[in-house]
Amino acid sequence: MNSTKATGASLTGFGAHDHTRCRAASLAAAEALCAARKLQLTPVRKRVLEILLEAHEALGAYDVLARLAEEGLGSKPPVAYRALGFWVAQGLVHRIEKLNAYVACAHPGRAHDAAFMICRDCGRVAETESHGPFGQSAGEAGFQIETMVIEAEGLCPKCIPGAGL
Amino acid sequence: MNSTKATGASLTGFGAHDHTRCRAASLAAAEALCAARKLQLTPVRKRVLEILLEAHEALGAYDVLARLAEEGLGSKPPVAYRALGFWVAQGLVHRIEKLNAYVACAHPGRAHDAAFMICRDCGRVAETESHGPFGQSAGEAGFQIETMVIEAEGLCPKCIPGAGL
DNA sequence: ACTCATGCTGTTATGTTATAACATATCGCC
DNA sequence: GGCGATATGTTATAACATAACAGCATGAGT
Repeated sequence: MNSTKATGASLTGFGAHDHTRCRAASLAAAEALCAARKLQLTPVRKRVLEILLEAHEALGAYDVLARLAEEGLGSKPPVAYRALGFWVAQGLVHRIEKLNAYVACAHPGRAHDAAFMICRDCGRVAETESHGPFGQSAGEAGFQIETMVIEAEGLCPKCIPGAGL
Repeated sequence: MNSTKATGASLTGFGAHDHTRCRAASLAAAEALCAARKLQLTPVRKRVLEILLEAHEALGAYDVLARLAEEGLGSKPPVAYRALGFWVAQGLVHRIEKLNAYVACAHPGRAHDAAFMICRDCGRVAETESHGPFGQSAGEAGFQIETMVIEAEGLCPKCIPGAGL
């Protein structure tokens, strides 16, 4: 992936929505969460979350790092990976395995397993909450699930040929 | 990941089973499939599938490549990636996104989306067929799914503390 | 104030995974 | 033989990720 090309990812579905509001809500959730868990909301961490919220799409770690570097907040891979890992651990950022990329969570504040729809044409990513029956069959097999990855790749409404594009 | 360390992955569940039989069945399925689709079952392709069947676990592309190299069948990454890509395209090998690894399909011959349970302790991987309701909600959102990734990470029966290990 | 432990950041170096691009070989077909 | 199609061989590099250690800030305990 060329790091000058971002991987697009509208959240909460492929429709339009109010970025300003969801960004503020996520930041507020992050602050509340850090206070509650006695975690440090450091400049690098805060800025990484903001970058993902502003981009409003899935970004690779090196994309995030490039933006940090522009602002003098760190230029070496571990800086970005550490901050991303912090948010992933807190559940406010999700990693998209198929894209090796990261997105701010669209449902901050609620514990959930996320599921993603990834458009192979425009690259945008939509998050939904997951309610799969998978846990049931895994439970029958005696497997104790800790985390789930659910990602669908295909065509989003705008990119289906003949759609109202 | 150190390429001398293989990622374990028993298929068709975490129980024991007859490797010899499932290996022969998979190879037969591969031959039938290639004949039906007029695809070439070349030495490299055949050997790559055999390597995955013999390993009977998830292997990284460079693990597969190392085994090919031992046998003089190719030593450069594209050789392994091309053969793996071929089988993934045919549905006889699945890629485990969380592990950046590849496993021979446990249900060759049937079209299916696979789901995996990955043990974070012993590294073994079990495949089940997927019947999620995810397609439904995606369909409601107007998203046309082409491929699904469903991976659960956690503890397999043998690795759950207090299990009959 | 001193010292220590902890947690975060800065940096070097390297490890791991993956692909673009082009050269060469093989095979069936006309 | 010449051609197109398919596959492999090879070089080089891109893209993603982490180990390991140094330095610094903060806060607790004395």
